[in-house]
Amino acid sequence: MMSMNSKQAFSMHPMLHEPKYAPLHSSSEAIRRACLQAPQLQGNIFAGFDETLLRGAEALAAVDIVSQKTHPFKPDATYHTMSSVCTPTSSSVHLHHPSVLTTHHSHHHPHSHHQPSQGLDQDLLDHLNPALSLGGVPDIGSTPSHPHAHMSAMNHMAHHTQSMNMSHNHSLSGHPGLSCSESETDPRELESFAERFKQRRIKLGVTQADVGSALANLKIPGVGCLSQSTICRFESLTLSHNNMVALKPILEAWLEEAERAQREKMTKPEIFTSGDKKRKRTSIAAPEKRSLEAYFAVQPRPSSEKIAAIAEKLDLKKNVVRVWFCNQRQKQKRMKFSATY
DNA sequence: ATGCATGAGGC
DNA sequence: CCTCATGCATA
Repeated sequence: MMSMNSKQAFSMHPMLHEPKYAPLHSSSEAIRRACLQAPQLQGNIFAGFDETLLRGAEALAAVDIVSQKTHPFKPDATYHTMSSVCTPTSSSVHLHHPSVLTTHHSHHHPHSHHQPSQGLDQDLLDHLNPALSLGGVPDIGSTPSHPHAHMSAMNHMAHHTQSMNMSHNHSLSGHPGLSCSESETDPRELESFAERFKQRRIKLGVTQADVGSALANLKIPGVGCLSQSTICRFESLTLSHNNMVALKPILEAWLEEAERAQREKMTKPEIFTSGDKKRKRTSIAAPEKRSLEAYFAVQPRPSSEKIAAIAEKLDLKKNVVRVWFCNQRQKQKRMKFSATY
């Protein structure tokens, strides 16, 4: 019943996780993150200011557009334009559970920030209150009573990054001093691979969902299928750097296998031509979202108490707010605009 | 394509 | 309670 998940971490480097600002981090990701956010700033700001900043946050919330620009993660959709790629689960073949290929390297623990001023909430909360009137938060019945077990096989793909990549290596980075693993984790290489991957996938006439479920057929130890979401995110580079690095060899393996299979098909032309309860997604209304963004700009890691206060003011469930902040933080760490280069 | 959610694993 | 990798549901 319970998934005894063994989502182990197959870390590529012994310690690729960066304690954010700790002196330990030597990973590129750490650097990337460091660039993205100005951590200590938050603390200081918090400690010192009050009215001023609050007004600022409020203003941001009010303006909305501005706050959105704060972190331009996604250029925002152009969805339907590529319907071919987004085919709705054409292959409903969900072989098995979401296996994991976690790149979970033991990591850092970030919560060492302080959340000084509490008074600020009050102000912000009060000011943002009006947003509530629009209250679009109808059903937040997100009670996680959901049987969704992730079982993952343990495997150490960690080293694939090096070992199995040798075969089809791609040291295009021409960098003299760049070792294999380095070129492998090079954001530019990941980006170009993602692009090539997408093109070749489309050429094969396969959807993202197809790729996801087909991965299970590769029989790679510990690798099961993946969702359309994940494939999509890989192609659009909206995954964490580590996640990208971990998935690359797998998708690369699939791609080669798929192309090989197709070639085979070509060669022999004649032969047979042949192959509960639903989770409800909570929707946070625009006004509330703007308020949340304003808070986030000031304090990305609100304490439990603050979350509760915010939740109350916005008339949202506390858990919804908490998860929102978690997701927001994750967004900040994604690849796309992370300038490691 | 992306928003909100789950769950393992780490402190 | 957080981070991370992922996924379902949905625009």
